[in-house]
Amino acid sequence: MQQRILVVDDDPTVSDVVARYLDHAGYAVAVVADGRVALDKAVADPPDLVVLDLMLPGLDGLEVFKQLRAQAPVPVVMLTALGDETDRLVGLELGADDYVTKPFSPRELVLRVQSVLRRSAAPLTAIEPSVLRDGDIEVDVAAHQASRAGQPLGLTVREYDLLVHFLQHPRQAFSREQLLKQVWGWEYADHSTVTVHVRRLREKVEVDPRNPTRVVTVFGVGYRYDPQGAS
Amino acid sequence: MQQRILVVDDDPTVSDVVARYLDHAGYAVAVVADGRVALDKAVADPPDLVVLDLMLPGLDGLEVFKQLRAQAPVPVVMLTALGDETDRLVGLELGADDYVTKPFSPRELVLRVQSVLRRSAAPLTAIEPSVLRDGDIEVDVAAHQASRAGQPLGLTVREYDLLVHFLQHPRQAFSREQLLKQVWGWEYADHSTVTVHVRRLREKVEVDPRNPTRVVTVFGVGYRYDPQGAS
DNA sequence: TGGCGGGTGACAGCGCGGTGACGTCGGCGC
DNA sequence: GCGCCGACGTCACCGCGCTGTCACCCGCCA
Repeated sequence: MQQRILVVDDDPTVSDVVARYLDHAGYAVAVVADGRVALDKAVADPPDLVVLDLMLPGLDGLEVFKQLRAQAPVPVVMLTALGDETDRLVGLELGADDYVTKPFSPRELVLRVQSVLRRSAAPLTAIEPSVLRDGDIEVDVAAHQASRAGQPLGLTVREYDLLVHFLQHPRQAFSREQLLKQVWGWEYADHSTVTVHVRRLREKVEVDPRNPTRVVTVFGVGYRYDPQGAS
Repeated sequence: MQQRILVVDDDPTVSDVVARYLDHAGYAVAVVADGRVALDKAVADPPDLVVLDLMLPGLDGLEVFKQLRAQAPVPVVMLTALGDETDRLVGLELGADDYVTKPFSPRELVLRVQSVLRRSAAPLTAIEPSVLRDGDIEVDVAAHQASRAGQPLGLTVREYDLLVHFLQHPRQAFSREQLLKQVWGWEYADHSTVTVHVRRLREKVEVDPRNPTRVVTVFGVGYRYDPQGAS
């Protein structure tokens, strides 16, 4: 689907070039010379992005920007004069997504517009399918953090590794030897090490640590993870 | 390292002045009067930037530009006659990085050259947005400045690089090795280097440096940036 | 009820990260 | 050229949390 861009600039020699480049880049472009008209238009039918020249006749560009943001969370790329540091800073402070200083190359403007749109399209999760989940428990592998109902459980490294191993092999019973080998990477060691760490993991993961429902004991064998969620 | 600029202009009174100013600005300057020679030279040994007069005898300036771009992705600043709108637009259309209209002040040309080189020096800024934001913290990549609530934090180069890397990869845990490789560009080095710089960054970025909420420690692993802003 | 395997609480060692400080280097002004 | 100063990398030290181990207790199963 074609994305729509509103260009607000009173100088035709600028807006013409900008419009042509953005059009050539595959966007649907509308050009407005007046701040008030821009506001009406943007509120009535919000575009995907606004390119806003801060040097406007009549209504101040910053004022337009403020009112624009007050009405709709549309991304804004500002056009500012080279030396006008204060305008730029105020604009950034108010939450502009990017700016281009005049004189600018139209190519650069297009690149900035593209990158802002790309970024606002994917707000948070950039490239993270790396989340293990069971019920209200989540493990973000990239962040190396486990949480329940959004609240971080303060897991240590060993506890974290254990939990990840369990989540990756649900409903499978492991002996202590297997866990030592697969989680610790050890060949031979005291079995109680596993016991204790399982206990500590339960303290943080189980609703009632005395009656575990997730990390359950298989008597005479070892441990098994029973998923709770309807995953 | 000195950057090299190729000036293509057939008018000695222009090219002399341009060459002198660019030389004075610290660039290694070569001057060529003929379009074909310029092409050969640029292809054989690509400079860091080309200043190209569109008014050339023999081979048309735009033609030179097209062939230049076809052979190498070298940045180009165009010199155009004042009234010649079409040439300028076509040049921009083809992807010139900036232009200066004659008559021009040599100082302005130098500024344009510098800004274009600065832009192309950091390829990331061309793609990534020039403004990174998290809560009240803003990083203006183009200006190479980080600030909180409009107040510049006096970050050093390393601290700045670290912060930018964190902002570009939020909620992702990095080991010290990874940070050394990705921020410092080193293969092997003392881990404490990272530790100390993280501390110094915290001193300037965190509200309470003793209890970091942004740059958090992942015990036994490394560090992670947790965004604060509800933006 | 006895035996055994697992759970529990506690503890000491230590590895990890935080902290303050120092030497060096490069830039800048004098 | 000299001296000052800030940035940077390194180091020693310290405190703390993680960890492995053990003794003891509990509960499950014959």
